[in-house]
Amino acid sequence: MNENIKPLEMRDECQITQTHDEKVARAKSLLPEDDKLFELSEFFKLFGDSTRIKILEAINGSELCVCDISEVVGVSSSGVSHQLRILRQNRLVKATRVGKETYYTLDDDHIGDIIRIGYNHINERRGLI
Amino acid sequence: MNENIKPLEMRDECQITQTHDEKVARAKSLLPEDDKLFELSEFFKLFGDSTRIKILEAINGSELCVCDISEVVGVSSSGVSHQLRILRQNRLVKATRVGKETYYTLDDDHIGDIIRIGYNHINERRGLI
DNA sequence: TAATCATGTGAGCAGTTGTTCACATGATAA
DNA sequence: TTATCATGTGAACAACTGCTCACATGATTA
Repeated sequence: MNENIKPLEMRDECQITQTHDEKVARAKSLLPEDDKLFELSEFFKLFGDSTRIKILEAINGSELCVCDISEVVGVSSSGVSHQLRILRQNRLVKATRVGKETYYTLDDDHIGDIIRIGYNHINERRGLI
Repeated sequence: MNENIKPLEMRDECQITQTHDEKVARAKSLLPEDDKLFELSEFFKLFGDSTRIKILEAINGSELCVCDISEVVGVSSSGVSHQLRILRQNRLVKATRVGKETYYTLDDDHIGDIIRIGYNHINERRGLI
């Protein structure tokens, strides 16, 4: 796969004053910029809360208003509204206002795909254990 | 796509005492169990921290020891070790001890895939704005 | 043996996050 | 207009999280 990885026996020591310089330099050069990595972690963080995942699952396929979502996920309307604002600002959901109510759906199909990939992974992982 | 979604004009009101009962009931029945959703959010949470993402990117392809990773990501060896423990316990990375040092790599290819999908999404999203 | 070094770990702390409460806003109906 | 209702928002608080510090552990070398 990667010809730069030496066999374990050939490796030099990791002195504090003299780390594995070339490997570190190469890893550093391959690492994306900090703000890119930050943006990426912020994106995954959106899926890293069970209430938000519930909301996304709840509106995956069916279009629900805030108080419906509130009832489905078991969090106050206010709490749901706070989370929906976060999801809206990050374009994971989109809103349609109809009179007093606002209906929410997933913004695009990729969101459902990402959740599905996560499911596949934890299911495969369960199989391995 | 989904024939159960009525046109916006035909929707009934969302009274506090009388929510959109069938829609709510259907959404509830389609929702995975709570512990499943919790497990899924915990999985995504692992990618929801910029230090952990940096670590995963750093060892994606090259095998690095703790102090190397520490230098690449700019966090103390202790802090890196704490994060590596979390990643190890969740089988995102695997460790190989050689003498005093421990070399870390991604546990399997899916991990790199998931990060790549995240990248693709934020790049596409950027294109849309 | 003792000394050194890489890694692991518990404690403590600062910063963040998710929730509820109270109230504001905007829309419909009487 | 006023009343009611769904939603949105700021404040406050508790819980969580990631970091560093100090020290422990395990391995190598003198």
